[in-house]
Amino acid sequence: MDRLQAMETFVRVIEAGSFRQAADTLNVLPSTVTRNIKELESHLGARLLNRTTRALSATDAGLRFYDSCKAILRELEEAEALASQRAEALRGTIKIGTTSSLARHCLIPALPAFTRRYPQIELDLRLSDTTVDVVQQGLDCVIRTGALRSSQLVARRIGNFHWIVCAAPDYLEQNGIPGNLQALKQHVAVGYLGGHAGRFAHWQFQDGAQATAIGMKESIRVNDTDAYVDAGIAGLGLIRVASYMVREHLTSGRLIRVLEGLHAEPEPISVLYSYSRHLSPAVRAFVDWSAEVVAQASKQW
Amino acid sequence: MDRLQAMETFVRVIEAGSFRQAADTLNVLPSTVTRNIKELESHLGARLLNRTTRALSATDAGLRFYDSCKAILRELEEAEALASQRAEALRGTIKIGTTSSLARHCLIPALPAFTRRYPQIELDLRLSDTTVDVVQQGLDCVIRTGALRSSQLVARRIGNFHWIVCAAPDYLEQNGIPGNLQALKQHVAVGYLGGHAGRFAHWQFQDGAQATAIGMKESIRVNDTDAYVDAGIAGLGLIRVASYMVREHLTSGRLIRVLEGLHAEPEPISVLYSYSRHLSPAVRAFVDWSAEVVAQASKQW
DNA sequence: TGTAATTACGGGATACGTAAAGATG
DNA sequence: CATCTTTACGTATCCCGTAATTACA
Repeated sequence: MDRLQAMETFVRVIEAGSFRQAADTLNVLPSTVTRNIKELESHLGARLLNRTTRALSATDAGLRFYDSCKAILRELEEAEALASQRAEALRGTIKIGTTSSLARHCLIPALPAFTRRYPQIELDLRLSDTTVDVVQQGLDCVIRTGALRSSQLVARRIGNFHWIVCAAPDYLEQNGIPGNLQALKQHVAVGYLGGHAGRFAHWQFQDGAQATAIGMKESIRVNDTDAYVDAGIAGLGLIRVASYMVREHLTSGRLIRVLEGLHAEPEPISVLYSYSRHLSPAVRAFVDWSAEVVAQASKQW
Repeated sequence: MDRLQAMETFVRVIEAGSFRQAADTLNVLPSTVTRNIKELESHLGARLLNRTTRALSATDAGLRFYDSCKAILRELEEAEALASQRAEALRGTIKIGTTSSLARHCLIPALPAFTRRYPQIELDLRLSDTTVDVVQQGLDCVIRTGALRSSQLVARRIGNFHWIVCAAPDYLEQNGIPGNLQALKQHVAVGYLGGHAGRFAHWQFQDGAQATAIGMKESIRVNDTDAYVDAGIAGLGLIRVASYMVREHLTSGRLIRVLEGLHAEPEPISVLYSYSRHLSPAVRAFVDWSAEVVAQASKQW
């Protein structure tokens, strides 16, 4: 017996309200419908439909099973769509948590490709720099930078970035170019306060096992990462930022990287999602896609 | 073609690591496995397994589809279990939010019957009187008393209770039995502070369209519903409580109901669960069961 | 060369359609 | 009695198992 087909006909019967109409929409004969439902009922050992020749109603078990069938058939369709790359069959809304800088510099520029490929999937970006969001808030997945401490979540590393120090040409002209870590003490930095990383009063550098922390003098402090970069461009001091945030400014010459010799450890960019809950095909598609995008972008940094 | 069977064999192949072993555990011949996988692949239009006679590995699409298959097959099994009343096949953990008074006086006494019927389902009771919990906190369902304002949730009324006024025999002996609402002003009440219902400084009575609010003098105030009842039993004043909280005290005579003539509007007891997310069979089973229990208990009030 | 996967083929179970009977308002 | 569901039955299809073939280490 083909249980899937039986489930499909059962769903159609519930929705059509009669065996005949269900048979019509399925292009089979009523006798087939009868047999399918009967097989299903005997397989389950429970009556699903109370039926006379005139009236049809679902039993309690039938209603329950109808809900399940709908869900399962839909999931099956999406699973097949995902496996067979029939992108247009994937649908639903995905809630994504990430930082605004990552979203603005990395995700959003690539999103048109995603929406083109998956036109039925709606994205709901929840940006927040302040706290490390837990997935529990109804988010389907979270994209985060830096080390992770979370449990209960699956973390998949999808890319890397570096911390780099840079400044505006004007600033470097007036204050000189720092050649090593010690030289930093003669310089002034833009201060960053708040956000998920706390304040950056001390710049930490890691080179292999060698860790150094340098307390920087701060010209001004801001609590917004974009304003932080702007302050650097304005020549207010050195800034230490994630590589993906200033790529275009480095190429355009508005910012110049210093201390390039220091080979910093790459920091991870990860996507996190709930471990226990099964990933819906749409979310899976997004996770895979974002991994592709970020990994691709990582190479340019 | 029986896609379900194909999915099952596919899952077994992935888990067994070879066609032969999968065929053995499924009690079919390798040729059947080959045919099933081939049909699945041609149906999906995508290769699921990279295979030579010696090595077997899943493709990207195969891995994705494997995850989906596992989930779907499991859901199907649970759906069939739920529909066919094969209670023992339902499993999982259900997080339930409710008030401690409802849990203690209504749910918990009946829970042994639930765990006996569904031995594989684990319950995780999250009691809180303080705030109206939103389901978003990882709860599967919430059982609440009183009027509801929520959207985004399905609310199913599963029972009723009444607000009743009562007091200890000692108290009534000393202070008399109030015969009508006005007489309440000569009495003193136990005060309740905090909890999701705010404070009860004013007792509200509703009789048809006629609403009356009476400001009660308070002997003491407590912020715990059980202590509130205890205070009433101790003779500290009148108490106004949900009917289900004092049933045993009324029958044992520790408390005596007054103003019985006032026919109060029944207040709803409801179970809420997320609308969008599909109810898992285990949660569905609990919701149905709790509705039964509460409806049953409601009759005695 | 031996083991595992694939293909070819024949018999048998299974499911469908036809058609007639049964039920119900 | 008209319409919808159910049952009976013959046939066609599909699927499984046997056995031969191919691929691979």
